[in-house]
Amino acid sequence: MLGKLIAEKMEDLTPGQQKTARFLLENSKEAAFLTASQLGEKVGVSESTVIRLASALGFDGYPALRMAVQDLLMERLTTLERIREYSGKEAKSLFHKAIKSDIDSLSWVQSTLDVKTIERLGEEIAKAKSILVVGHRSSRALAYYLYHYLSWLFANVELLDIETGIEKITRADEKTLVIGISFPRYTTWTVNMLKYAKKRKLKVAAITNDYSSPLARSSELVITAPWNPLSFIDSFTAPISIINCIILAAARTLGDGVRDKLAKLEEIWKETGVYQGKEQPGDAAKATIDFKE
Amino acid sequence: MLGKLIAEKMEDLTPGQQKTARFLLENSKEAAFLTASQLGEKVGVSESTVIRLASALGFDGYPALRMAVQDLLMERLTTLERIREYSGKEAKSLFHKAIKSDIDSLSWVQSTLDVKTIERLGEEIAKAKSILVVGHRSSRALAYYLYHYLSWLFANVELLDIETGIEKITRADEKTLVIGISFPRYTTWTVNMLKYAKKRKLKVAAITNDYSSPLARSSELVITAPWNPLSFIDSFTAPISIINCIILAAARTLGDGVRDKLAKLEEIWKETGVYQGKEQPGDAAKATIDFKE
DNA sequence: TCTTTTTTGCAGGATTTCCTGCAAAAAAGA
DNA sequence: TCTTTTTTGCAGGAAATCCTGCAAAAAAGA
Repeated sequence: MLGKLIAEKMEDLTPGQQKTARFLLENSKEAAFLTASQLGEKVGVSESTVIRLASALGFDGYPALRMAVQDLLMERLTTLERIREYSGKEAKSLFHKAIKSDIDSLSWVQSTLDVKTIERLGEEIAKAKSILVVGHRSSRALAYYLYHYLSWLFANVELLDIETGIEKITRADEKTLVIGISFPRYTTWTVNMLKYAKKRKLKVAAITNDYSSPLARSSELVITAPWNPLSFIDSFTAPISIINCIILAAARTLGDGVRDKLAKLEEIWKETGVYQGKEQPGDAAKATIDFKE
Repeated sequence: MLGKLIAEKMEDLTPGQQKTARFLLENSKEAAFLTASQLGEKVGVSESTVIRLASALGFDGYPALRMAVQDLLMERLTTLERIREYSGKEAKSLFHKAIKSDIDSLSWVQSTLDVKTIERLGEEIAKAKSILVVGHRSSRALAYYLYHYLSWLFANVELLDIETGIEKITRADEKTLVIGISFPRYTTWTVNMLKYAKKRKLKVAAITNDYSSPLARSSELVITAPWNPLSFIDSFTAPISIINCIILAAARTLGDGVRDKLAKLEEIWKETGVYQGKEQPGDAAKATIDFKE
């Protein structure tokens, strides 16, 4: 390990070298990428001093030293990532591990959420004349979820199915927004639907695991959700959480309209008896009170 | 952000450039330190292609591109470190609040999970001759999710729908397990289906928010999931996480049989081309290696 | 099948980065 | 204070890394 090596030889180093060595340890995140002269400038010594530090520490040259710093950094990164994955050491059962991994995914979402793109998607949803949601196999659960809540707020929301998907895209109005959802191993159908939608010049958005996903290629708006398969299951907690955000974003563009729409829906539900009796009055509409941040 | 930039320009890139770009995104940890020729060798293209990718992406040269990759890496590192520090500080935006609330729900699940009942349900699933999953409206997303993964492992899994639900329960075999999913405000249909199933002496299990739920009255096995409505949305992250556990529990009863079943499925997927090409071989089956705790 | 266009790798020149001899500056010792 | 030793930066050559014209190979189109 580099730290130990430096500590050992520290006293044999010249003042300038010591200063440089300390910088390496304290700012390895930055130093790992610098050239000898850049590092020298940062520390306030000459390029030569930096290079001499490398050989004083026993390295074959400055590039070798820098590589050691890079290893240090990589190790730190993988450790952190491993902690993230397996921090369920104290977790007792397989189940607890599974849940822990979901929590970690959400923490990751929490600190990397692309608020702007979600807000833009919200606006596009509100602007669109009609919305087609595309998702197949396991992702169909997500697609259905999105579809269901968007239907509360907007007319002309459809969940595409295999039988009629192509036709619906073919006939789609220009101001149609297509939202595709798929995660590795991406379903061919979803990929093709989005490709086709793009060809037809519809607005296309994708909810997927990465910008390198095949969905991203056909999509104007890409929203990523960490994809953490759990044994053979794609755990969809993080995507669900993100889809919640998308629905909220879309709802927010409606302003007070949301409350009215929900109130109207509720009335209908009451009349038709979809839900079990003794409804807390105004439940759905009331819940929106805290809705504007 | 580099990912977005690459996603945008992906289709204008040449095949070799695309391959390189994907490598950058997927292996940024490694790529950040490589020179153009090293990277080219890794990816299997020439140094020139790598350098041309840099200018195709709009960078001033390969060093500039590499610096962007380095930034990406640094950001990831600080994010990971931030997550570690993160202990529930006040969330900034509405979205962050929403996610925070999901995290809290999962933490709650983590500490109150009824492992025994989930394991019992897993056994019942494995024992059952056929399985009917019941869920309507928003809960239908959950029902579909459960149905989908159970279908991978068991024959005779069905997702009930309004049109044919009653008939299917009427004709159901004695050893049928009915799993109902509903949350406040409970859908009348689901409640009725379970009531009817109980009358017909089928085994009934419920996934719902509380033991006092109307579903619980008809069910032998009750699994609760915290239900945290978010504005007007029922956030289903916690239920999804619990359903994952149920699927795992059911899969575990199969022992090594799981791997065989998944391998067989995968073969079929390959033949029929459901998923996009270049499948990592044995992906689904391989994932089960770490599956027994 | 043949032509045109695109993509790719190679060669070698341009640029950056690294290394080392040397002398000046600084520090230590007498 | 003067000498000796150590440290430092500079200069310029060595090595690496990067960039670009060109021709071959591959792909697309006719």
